[in-house]
Amino acid sequence: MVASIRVKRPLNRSRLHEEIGDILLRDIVKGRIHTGERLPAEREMAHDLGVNRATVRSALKWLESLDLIEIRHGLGAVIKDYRESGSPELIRSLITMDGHIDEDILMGILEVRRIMVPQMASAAASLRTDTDLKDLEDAVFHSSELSVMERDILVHHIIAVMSNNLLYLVLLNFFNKFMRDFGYLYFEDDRNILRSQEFHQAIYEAIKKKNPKKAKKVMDGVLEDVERLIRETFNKSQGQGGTP
Amino acid sequence: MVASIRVKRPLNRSRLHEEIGDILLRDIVKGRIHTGERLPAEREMAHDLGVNRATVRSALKWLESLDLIEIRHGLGAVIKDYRESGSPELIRSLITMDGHIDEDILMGILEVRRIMVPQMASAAASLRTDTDLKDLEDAVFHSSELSVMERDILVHHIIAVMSNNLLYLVLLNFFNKFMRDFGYLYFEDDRNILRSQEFHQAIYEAIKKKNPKKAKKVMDGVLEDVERLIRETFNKSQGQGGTP
DNA sequence: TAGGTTCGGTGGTTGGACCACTGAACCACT
DNA sequence: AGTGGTTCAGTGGTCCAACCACCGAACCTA
Repeated sequence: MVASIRVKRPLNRSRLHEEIGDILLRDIVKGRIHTGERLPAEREMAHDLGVNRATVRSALKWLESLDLIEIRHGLGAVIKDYRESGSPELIRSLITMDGHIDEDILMGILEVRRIMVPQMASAAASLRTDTDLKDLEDAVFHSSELSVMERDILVHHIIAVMSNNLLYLVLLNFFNKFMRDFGYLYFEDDRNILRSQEFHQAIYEAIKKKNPKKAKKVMDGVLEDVERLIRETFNKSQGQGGTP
Repeated sequence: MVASIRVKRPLNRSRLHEEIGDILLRDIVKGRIHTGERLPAEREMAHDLGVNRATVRSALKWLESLDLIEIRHGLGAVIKDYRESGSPELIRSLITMDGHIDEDILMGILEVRRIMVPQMASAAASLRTDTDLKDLEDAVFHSSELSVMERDILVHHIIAVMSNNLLYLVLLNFFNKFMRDFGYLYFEDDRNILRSQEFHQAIYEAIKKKNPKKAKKVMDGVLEDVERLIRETFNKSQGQGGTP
């Protein structure tokens, strides 16, 4: 029995500033407020929304961190075009904005991951030290206390460290957030848990042998697998309960 | 007339919460505060630093947006390991943290860009519409009011839109921030301005012909060029005034 | 006309207060 | 001893009211 693709809603009650931030984010992304326009003054918004100015400021700060608005002392907050300046983190808000997982965005993420992570593994195989390798060995063979997903995240993390490239590391952190949000789509199938363990051992061998081409190939193979299986999951759920 | 009791500190150009945020960021990244430790309470920090609690909160919110700390109601703010959770945006703070451009980080960025952007161009060449192409044509041939660097950013932006992948778009935005910060390293040489214009026309032709392989090759070529030239720039400056 | 000044509106900061949440210590009951 | 509920001190979240710092435009003044 396959349930429809659902969004796991954390039961945390939203903070007030988060609710307001979400409202404003929607208004901006949906185009209800246009690029270049100015937001009302903080005092005005606070009054209209019936909340304190500090709460509004908190929400605005969040939007600013997503590069959706620019706050300037003495001037106000102006809307920026999220397509031209939106930050990677913005995608995390967009992917479930309409109450379900946006398939286009998720597949787009997997597409970029498919390009980037094998290259990272290749660099890791070239640059890894013996200390790095020991860490990877522990993660692959002696981390039974971890769930398979957490072990997978750890393995990737160690590979990112091996690559000696800080950008790979933070981009992987970015991907891992999605993994924790939507990884159940993959790991709820026991066969994939087995696949994952086989992959860990294969990538370990390739990196141990300092074989970049092999490491890249192994990584690419598993990501191709994931991409295909996630796509199938979507197709299945569409066939069952999709809307016309 | 009685002056206010408050003792004013010397005023700095940057915002107070930004200064405090920078201090805390340094303490975290440099390991002066260890992962897992708790930050002092907001009230305590505000008292110790001689600022208002709202100012401290603003700084903490920023650190939270970089995923350096986790703020929890009733508990406090705990330090996270930035290597395990730090966001891409964090790199922008790290790259110039020690008063100069960190060459390793910059080269790491160029390395990832070299992988990702040609693939983006390939997808763009496959998926572009005629409307997209018109936009690109305008950017390449009829945007004399823009600086070469801004035109280059615009060209890349249009290609990202063509790729129909939101993640490419926001990652490109991320790269563009560095371009605006450090692009002068490339564009201050007039020969590179010429190179850039030739590149724009070449990528336009490849995309017009819907030739993914060609688009990828053209993009890879120019990025290889940039990587090499930036590396030379660093080597030169090292040979001239570097420390032994 | 050019340059300085004033002024209203905006975000930034302040101080103080209360509400909501957390974990631990405590207590009563089994 | 173990279980479950209560209290309590400490923390972040929100509120209020006021003032400071900054910006652009409108207004002088030479």
